[in-house]
Amino acid sequence: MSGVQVRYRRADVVDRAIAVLDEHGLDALSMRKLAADLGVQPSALYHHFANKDALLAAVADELLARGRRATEVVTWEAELRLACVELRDAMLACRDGAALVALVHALGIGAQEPLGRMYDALARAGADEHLARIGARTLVHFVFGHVADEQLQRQARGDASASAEGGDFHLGLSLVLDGLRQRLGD
Amino acid sequence: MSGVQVRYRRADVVDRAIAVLDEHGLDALSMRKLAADLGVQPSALYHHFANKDALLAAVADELLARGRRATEVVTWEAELRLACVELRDAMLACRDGAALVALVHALGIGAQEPLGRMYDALARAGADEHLARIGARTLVHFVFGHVADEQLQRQARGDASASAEGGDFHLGLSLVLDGLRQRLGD
DNA sequence: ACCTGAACACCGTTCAAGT
DNA sequence: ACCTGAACACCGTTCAAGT
Repeated sequence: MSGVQVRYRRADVVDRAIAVLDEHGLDALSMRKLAADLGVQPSALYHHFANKDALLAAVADELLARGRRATEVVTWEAELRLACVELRDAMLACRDGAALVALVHALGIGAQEPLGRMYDALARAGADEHLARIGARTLVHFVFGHVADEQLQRQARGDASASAEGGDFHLGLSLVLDGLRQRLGD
Repeated sequence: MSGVQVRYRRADVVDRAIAVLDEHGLDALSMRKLAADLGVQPSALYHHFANKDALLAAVADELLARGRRATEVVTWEAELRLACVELRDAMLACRDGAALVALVHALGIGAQEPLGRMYDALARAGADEHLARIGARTLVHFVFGHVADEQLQRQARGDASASAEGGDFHLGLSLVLDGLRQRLGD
């Protein structure tokens, strides 16, 4: 009757998936629930994504892209710090965001954009290929692991304040950055 | 007729779960498949474990316990190195071992024994409570993240050799340990 | 290009009941 | 103490067909 038919593009589905994630959590992000939320059959989603992994990867990538900020930076260390803080903020911006990003990384799907950014910063700082690769990996592992823990403990407590953990994050980050500085001799 | 009735204790179920994991991978470690492998109804498993999470946590803990080695060590750094290498070896000892241990950690279940060991080593090294806590967390995040990546890439390649990655692991580990040494002033 | 409808082969979990 | 049998409420995915 008066209903306009709703048809979605890939990006619309990703947007709605993020809304479902934020409102109901990662457990609720099933193909069937997402389809129901869109008012569509589950099978319709397979027009946009090959499978659930592809959907999750797209959602994680979009979450990280939304957290991207302009970067005008002087030292390699400030740039790496900023990249890590940005990554953390993007993961914390949405309920279960850290768990989702960590999951997508654990499955080996998703864009690896943060890794590339940190690799480049280290290469510009004078690190050889090996140090840049391992340094970037170590930083990314630290951020994923630390922030996933953080969000988990925050949920266990029921609150959502970043207050005290900001300091923990920066201390852990400094441990790795100090190790890097020692090897870059700068 | 000639069949002896098979009845299992909790530890038997965990042992079999590790065998299933090693032979068929994490995807195959469902309550129903494990039950079928044991020749038992799925519901029988709920006599031994409250739910699947509890089973996974028990499997991860057993995997790590099996990797435990005698520790006779002089410096705090050598002790931390050994703890990390031991953790890595335990995760790599079994197909999808890294993915399982990382998953259990991500779910916030499981024994946290490696974390405690590293915390103690740092405390003995003279770290205050904050540094010991964050240092231990950072090391554990590094190991889980790095080794999960390692096993993933190894599976993607189809081989199972640790050859080159050992060096990558030790370089990443050294980055964190150097940062810690700088703060312990030793 | 985007979706429906129906089916297939699975899941985790509960619970009354058996030995 | 350990297990059966049956059920419930879900999953992801495929595929022919519709517009």
